[in-house]
Amino acid sequence: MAMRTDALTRREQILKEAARLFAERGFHGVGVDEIGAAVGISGPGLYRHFPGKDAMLAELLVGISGRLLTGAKRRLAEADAGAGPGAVLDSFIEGHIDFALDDRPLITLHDRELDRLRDSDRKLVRQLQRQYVELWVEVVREVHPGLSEPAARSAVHSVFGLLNSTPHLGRRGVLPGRGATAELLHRMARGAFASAESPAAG
Amino acid sequence: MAMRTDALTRREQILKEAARLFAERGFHGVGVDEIGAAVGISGPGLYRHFPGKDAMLAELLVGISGRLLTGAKRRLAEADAGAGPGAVLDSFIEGHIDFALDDRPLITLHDRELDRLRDSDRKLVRQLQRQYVELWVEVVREVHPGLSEPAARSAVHSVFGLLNSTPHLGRRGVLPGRGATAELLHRMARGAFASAESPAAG
DNA sequence: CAGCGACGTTAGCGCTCGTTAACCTGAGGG
DNA sequence: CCCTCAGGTTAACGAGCGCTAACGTCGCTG
Repeated sequence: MAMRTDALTRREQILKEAARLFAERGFHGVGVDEIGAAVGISGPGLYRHFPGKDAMLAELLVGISGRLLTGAKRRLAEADAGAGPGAVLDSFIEGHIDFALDDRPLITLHDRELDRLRDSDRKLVRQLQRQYVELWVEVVREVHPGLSEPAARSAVHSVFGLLNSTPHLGRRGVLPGRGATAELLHRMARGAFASAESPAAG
Repeated sequence: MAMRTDALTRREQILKEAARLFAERGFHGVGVDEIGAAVGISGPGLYRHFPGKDAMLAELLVGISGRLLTGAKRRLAEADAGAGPGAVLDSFIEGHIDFALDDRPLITLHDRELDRLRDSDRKLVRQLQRQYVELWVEVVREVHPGLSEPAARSAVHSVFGLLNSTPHLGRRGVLPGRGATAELLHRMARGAFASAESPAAG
């Protein structure tokens, strides 16, 4: 029960490395021996911490979806008092960008390996994702009342695609600094929503 | 050498089904027996048409990248005569959307299974992709001179993420018709580029 | 110090997978 | 009429996989 804040537990180490490896080579492309080697133990030692390889992926994906949803709920509650819907949307975008930039492997897994889960886990993840999307759709429609509900939903998914594109950027450190990238993505997301509403602008 | 235009050759059947299966369950998640079953033959019969499972993926990915690049070159040449850069960019966007909407499995594979290729094939695909991106970057910078070269490159990748989000939309036929979806995506892409250039607008 | 539980290890099982080998069949051509 | 060859078939092999079994080794605690 002591010591935290500096070192990761074994479980956390394993999850982190598993996320990286799954993102790099796909769930089926990584063996348990590799995951073990990545944390300094070898192979079956993982089974002291997880009931199986599937469980690692499940915990990762549920954790991702949960954190996204929880963060959005918090941001909504925080800004609900005084700020307008535009500020809430900005906060949502900022949170999603932070996640995409700081946890690239997880973002990659998020929409790539969902189908490898057991039915129950997959349903849970889908449900969390749906709630997350729903929060976005509501806020987007407040900011852009001209958008129909299906159009807003499509727009939200598309903006997720835009924001989640960060893994494709930094093969080598080509991107011009984290802050600038975040700002660029934020502007593009707002512009995409605005142009979704009306064919005008330019 | 006779009959075409109505039926696909065996090879084409195999590639089509393999693309679908790879997109659904990942390269490592699909067995050769399944691919064979999908075209009515079983398992090792595939080896009369391809030297191995890897070769199918390679041909798919090289084909995708090549078609995207060829299409962009053609559109650039066609519009080069009279039209301005804005029209070329619209043409690029339209072509990419057509591809994303009509060949969803291929778009999914395009940025998901690249790492499963042999080094030589992967280099070829990367080279084709790079040329495609380069065409976009040039045109985008003509339309939006305020964008630096790295910013334009990031913006292009992000817009690809936006346009390639279509596989996430139509789990069930939720999207409101192909034409409307294409228009929505087109507007959002243009708006994203515009907002990438300047923090203004709204 | 005995006992125990947390956390590793190695050996190996059973299964799946990609691939090869050997064989079969039907259509086309000299 | 036979030969060839494209395009299949089934059987089987070898490798790699996830996972289990059996065992070892610490550090803590009564």
